[in-house]
Amino acid sequence: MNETEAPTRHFIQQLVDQDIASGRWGAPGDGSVVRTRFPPEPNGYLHIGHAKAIWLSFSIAEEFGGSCNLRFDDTNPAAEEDEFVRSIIEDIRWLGYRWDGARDDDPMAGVRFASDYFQKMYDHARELIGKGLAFVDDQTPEQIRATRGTATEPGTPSPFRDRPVDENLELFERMRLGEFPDGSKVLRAKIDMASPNFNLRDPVLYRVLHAPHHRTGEAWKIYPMYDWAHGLEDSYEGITHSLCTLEFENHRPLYDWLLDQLDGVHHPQQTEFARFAPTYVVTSKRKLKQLVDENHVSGWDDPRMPSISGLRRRGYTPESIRAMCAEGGVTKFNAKVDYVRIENSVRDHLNKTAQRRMAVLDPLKLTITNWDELGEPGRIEELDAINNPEDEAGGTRAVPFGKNLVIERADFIEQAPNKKWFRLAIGKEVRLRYGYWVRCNEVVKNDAGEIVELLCTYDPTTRGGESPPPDGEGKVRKVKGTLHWVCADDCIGAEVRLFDRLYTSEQPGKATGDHLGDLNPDSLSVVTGAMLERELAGAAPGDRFQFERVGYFCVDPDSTPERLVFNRTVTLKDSWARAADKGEKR
RNA sequence: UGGGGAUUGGUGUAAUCGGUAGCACGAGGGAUUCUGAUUCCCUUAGUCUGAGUUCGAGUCUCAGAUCCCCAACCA
Repeated sequence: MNETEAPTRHFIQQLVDQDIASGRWGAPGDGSVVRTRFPPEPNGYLHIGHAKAIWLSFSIAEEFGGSCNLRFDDTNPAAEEDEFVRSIIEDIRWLGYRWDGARDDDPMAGVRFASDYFQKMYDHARELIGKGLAFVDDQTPEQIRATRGTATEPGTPSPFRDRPVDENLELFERMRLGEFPDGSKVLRAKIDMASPNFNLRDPVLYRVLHAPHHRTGEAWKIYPMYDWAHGLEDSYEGITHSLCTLEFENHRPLYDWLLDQLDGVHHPQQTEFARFAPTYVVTSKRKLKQLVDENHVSGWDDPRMPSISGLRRRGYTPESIRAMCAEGGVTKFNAKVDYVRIENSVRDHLNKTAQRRMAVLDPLKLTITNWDELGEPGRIEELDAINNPEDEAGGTRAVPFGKNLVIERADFIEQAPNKKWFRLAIGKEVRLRYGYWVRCNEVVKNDAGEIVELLCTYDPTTRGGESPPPDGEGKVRKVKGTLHWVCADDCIGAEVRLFDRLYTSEQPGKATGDHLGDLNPDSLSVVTGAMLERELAGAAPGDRFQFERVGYFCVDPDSTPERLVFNRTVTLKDSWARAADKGEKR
């Protein structure tokens, strides 16, 4: 393999390539026949683990010029709700995907539901019964479980296995009409009680369930099981490539068997791929729900949640999530994804797109003592700042500069520990970004001995942050450090929410069995006294910025025009902090 | 201890006919820089194990190890 060759294609692309070339689904070479689907169950919110499945099915369809359906697999009314339907639709659209039939004026346009096919599925079940391949079983759930056998022993056939076809048909109809209580009867396929694959040991196809359904209401008293429903849904929709995660591998023989028994039905190809497991995150619906229900987070869209809505609120971009999915590759290996990778993907995108602003999260007063001597006393100057050095079209803005400023408390130390300290200290000079160079001469402390104010002088020849003119010997003075700052007399206040990872361990609960035990008690800290440059005043929820030298931030929906609230999406990389950490250990 | 899947640097992924183990992220170092950011350069480290076939094995054969999934009327 050398560099001039095309990038390699993952195994699913290769499989579709072959199908298109051979004309398996249509005329050879016609990629438009490719039809995929994303089939969520509406029983929870989408999370980052789903993003890969969404990305895969939509991108395969897009690449070949085919289409991808959004279909809700709503076959279990006990768990499913419309709220989840709405949120899933919103999340997929936000990620930037449009399913077959989608329209921008109606979020429900083109959306499909398994429940739309209940009648067809019922009719096909009758066909199966008619062929002697399914029967009504009167056994209790316990009896069915007890007779399924073990890994090494075959199961024993149900005493009702050889019920006559007519009787099966009649009982199935009566099940449908609600004549039997929950759990009293099921429809089972008649396959092989000795199969080493449990899924083939006369699997249950329908159960009696007297529960109202979010779409069909009271119409049905029986509901199809996943294995019966899913293949039919794929078949009815003309799906060619049914992509799912690895845990369904054992189900493929049943998927194929069921479709093979029916006359004249389309038979899609199921192919399994590995999901990915980000570190420091849980992606089980049960655990995520627990976090919400037990108030460990503020809700499904808490910015610390790995839900799509949480990531959105945190400030992640759809582009960065898609890029991360693509970079991970598609394999059958259950891989973990280092959380720094997720952070890097959003840094990458935001670095190119986010406008820069200055914000001081932990303000320390900095007073310029020679300000009034060297010009109009109390004046505020307007200085130009570049909005985005990565994007010339971003333009510039004016930032006010005056006698009374604030800088980040962490950017000052009385005595510089060594020559690697680029920031401010007594006797040292730094550049205030886009402002002036200042030298600290003195600190003011309160009774408790805490530093409350820095007394500095500025060099008027460094306006805009430029280097001063050379001295008499032609030498130019230099500074190592550039600090962000805000003009205390012309700024706005804000609340800033800083997030750290929700868990302290890579695989929460792995060691203890309880993910809650690994919760990070410091995953949220709220800064109420941040001071921001006034340009941020009009920021609206969802707006993203880089606060220079601090990180990327996104306006939270809790924000009001009077009181801005920012979420920290991710910090900037900080090699100084890392070096300092190492220094401490020495 | 039945069946199904998997295993390549720290992490992820490529090598498609048996022919130089490549790329990305991370980590370490350096250059540039009005963000200790970005960008750029260099370095680092790998074929699960053991046999076998072969001039030659990540790739083929055999044996073994480890990990994941499966005995819901969930999906």
